[in-house]
Parts: sequence; structure tokens; C-alpha cells
Amino acid sequence: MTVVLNTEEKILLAAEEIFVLNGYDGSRMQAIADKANINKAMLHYYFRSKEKLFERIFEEKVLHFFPKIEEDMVHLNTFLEKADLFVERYIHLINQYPYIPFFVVNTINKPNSQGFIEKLPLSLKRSLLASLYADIEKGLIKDIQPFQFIMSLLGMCAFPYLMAPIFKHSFRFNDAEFSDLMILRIAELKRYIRFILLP
Amino acid sequence: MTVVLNTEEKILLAAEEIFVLNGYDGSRMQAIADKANINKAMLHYYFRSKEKLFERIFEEKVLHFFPKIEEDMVHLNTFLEKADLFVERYIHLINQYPYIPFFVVNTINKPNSQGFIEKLPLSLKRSLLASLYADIEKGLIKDIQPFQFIMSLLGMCAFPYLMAPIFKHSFRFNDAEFSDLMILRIAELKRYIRFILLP
DNA sequence: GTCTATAAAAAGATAGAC
DNA sequence: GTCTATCTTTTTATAGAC
Repeated sequence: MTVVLNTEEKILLAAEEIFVLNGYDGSRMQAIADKANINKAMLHYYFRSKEKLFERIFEEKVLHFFPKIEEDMVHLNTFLEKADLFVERYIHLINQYPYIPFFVVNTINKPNSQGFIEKLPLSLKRSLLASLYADIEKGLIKDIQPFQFIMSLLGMCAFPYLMAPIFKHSFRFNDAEFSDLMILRIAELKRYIRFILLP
Repeated sequence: MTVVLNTEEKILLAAEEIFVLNGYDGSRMQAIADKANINKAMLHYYFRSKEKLFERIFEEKVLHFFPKIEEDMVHLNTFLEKADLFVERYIHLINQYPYIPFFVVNTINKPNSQGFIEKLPLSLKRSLLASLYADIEKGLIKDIQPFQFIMSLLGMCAFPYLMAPIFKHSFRFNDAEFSDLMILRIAELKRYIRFILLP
């Protein structure tokens, strides 16, 4: 099945790749045009400016990923079930797009990132947090600090992708080996979560 | 005590601040010159090029931080003691320079980052890993995956700093409050480590 | 809508006077 | 060593023909 892309779609696809890999500052409009097989003038015709094109990409990527992770989570009862699903979904999804964590970190840590930060959906974090509070209340899990635990959970899932270039270099992993390692990591993290949370 | 800085020192101090905050691509030689209260020509007189100046800053920062964390760790016997010390040292140190994790992540994830990755000292990671293997062997700690655990340990310490803009925004923390939260995190992480590792 | 050509501005780097 | 002025290149953005 060959999909025929119109110019706008070609630009968006090319811009995504360039921006996600290089960040806003490191990306060149010329590079996007080359990858899309069109000329620079088209970029401005469709999106006016580099800034506007970037904003469009950021929104699309973010709004694409977060809901996918959250999907169906509301139907689960315990925090442990939700945490399990989060780990599975997150790692499987990011394994397909391993540059996303860096893209987000890169974007929100720049000066004047306020606008981008406000676009990030917070429902996932809030619902995990609420569920964690509730289960502590019920005595289902140990009396740990909910906010600190959520930061740990996110960090254990996302941090390896941010450090991937180091890990790959120092342990001689190629992309596939690193990806496999992250899949194995799912089961390991589920164990850690239980060790920490279960009374 | 007022320290009088010569031109080279003024440049290095200014370059550090600009590069650490904005990354290589986001930094401007003019901005460094302005902050150092000199003109652009001086930058090239002392360091030839932007690239060379950046390399100098990266090396200095990295070689400054890693050894500080590792100091005295070799004298500790068990992995648990080393992990405790790591968490304490890392969070206290990064609390003083909270932009360092982003600076490193930003630098190693760019295309052509190979040169910078090779400059990173690996002794810390290797010695933690070796110690972890040894203590599992001795039955002092559970049979977990050493590499996966080390990634988790690093992630639990460093990730919050990378996500700080989001956390600050969504929970209305100011810098001081976030810093305090990280100090409290030390004790919490030590608990998690024990839950995971101790039989 | 798409292209070529070009403007306009920014940014890294250097020449040369002092 | 330090400065001003300038060069060169890069990069974003636009004008105008088709």
C-alpha cells in the first residue's frame, strides 16, 4: 500500500524528523525542505515561519503520545494495575519513537519554554497520583511519598532513553540490542514497583 | 572577598552560563561576549572558535562533577553503602548546579556527539556495577538485574531535574521549593533502594 | 501551488589599528 | 591584549514569474 502524500503532509513528516532529532535550534529549514523534496519557499507558504512549524510538530507529537499511554487506564481499579500498564505502554511506545523523550526534555528546558509546557496534558500524572493516594489510604500499599514515587516511576521508564547514547557506547549496544533491553526492563520494573509498594 | 578575573576567566565563566543554559546550538558568541563584558573578537583570540570554546566548557564541567561524586566511594564495602552515598552526593551537588543534567543530555543526544561521549568518565558506573554483582553473588541483596538497577538508580536521581520545568509549572513550585523537595527525596530513595535490594 | 531568485538579518570569524 | 570595523557564510523569509 503506497500512500500518496500532498505537500503539507510531506512537510510535516520531514519537519517531524528534523525537529525531533535536532531540536529547534539545531534544525534548519533547508534540511526540512530537502527531506521533503520541495523548496524552502513552500515551507513558508504553508506554515509562515520556522517557529509556527515547530509548534505544530510539538503539539502533534505530544497530543499523539500521551493519550495513547493513558487509554483504558481509567478502567483499572488499583494503582498497581495502572502502574503496570503505564510501564508496558510507555516502553513499547517509546521503543518505536525513541527520540521523543529527548525531544520533550530539549523543548521544555529551553528559555521561553512556558508556552510548550502549558500544552502538555497533565491528566495522566494527576490520575496516577490520585490513584496512588487512594490506595495508600486503603492500606493496599506502603506509606510512601506519592509525588516522589511518581517521579521515580517516570524516571525509571524514560531516563534510559535519554542516556541511550552513553549506554550504547560504553556497553557496545546497537539500536536493536538497546531496544530489546528495554523490553526486558518492563518485567524488571514491575518487580521493583512491587518491592517498593507492597506491604 | 572580591576576586579579580582576567579576560580568559571572564570568558570561561560567561561561556559556561550561556552554553549550559542554551546548549551549543542555542548559544550565541555575542551573548557570551556581552555577559563577559568584552567583545566577540576576544572570544576568538582566546579560543579560536565556538566549537573549541564549547569543548573546553564541556570537559571542565564533566571532569569537575563526576570525580566529586565518586570521591571516597571506593572505601565503602557494600553496594548499599555506595548507593546511599551516590544518592546523597548526586542530589546535593546537582541542587547547586541543576542545569547540568540537561546540559549533558542535550550534548550527548545531538548528531556527532561521539567525541563528547568518549570524554565521559565511566569509572563510576563500572565500579557501582561491579560492586552490585559482587553483593548479589554473596547473597547480600536480591537477585535483580544489575544493569537495569543501575539505570533505575541514575534515573531516579537525575530525571526530576530534567522534568523540573514541568513539575514546577504543574505544582506551582518555585526554585527553592523544588530544591527542598529534592533534598527530601534523598531519604525516600534510600528507602526504595532497600525495598528493592534487601532480601 | 510551485518554483527561482533575492532580500534581510544574524552569526561566526578575521584584519588591522592602537 | 583589546578594540572597531568588516568580511563571509549561513539562515530565515519574501517577491514575483509561471
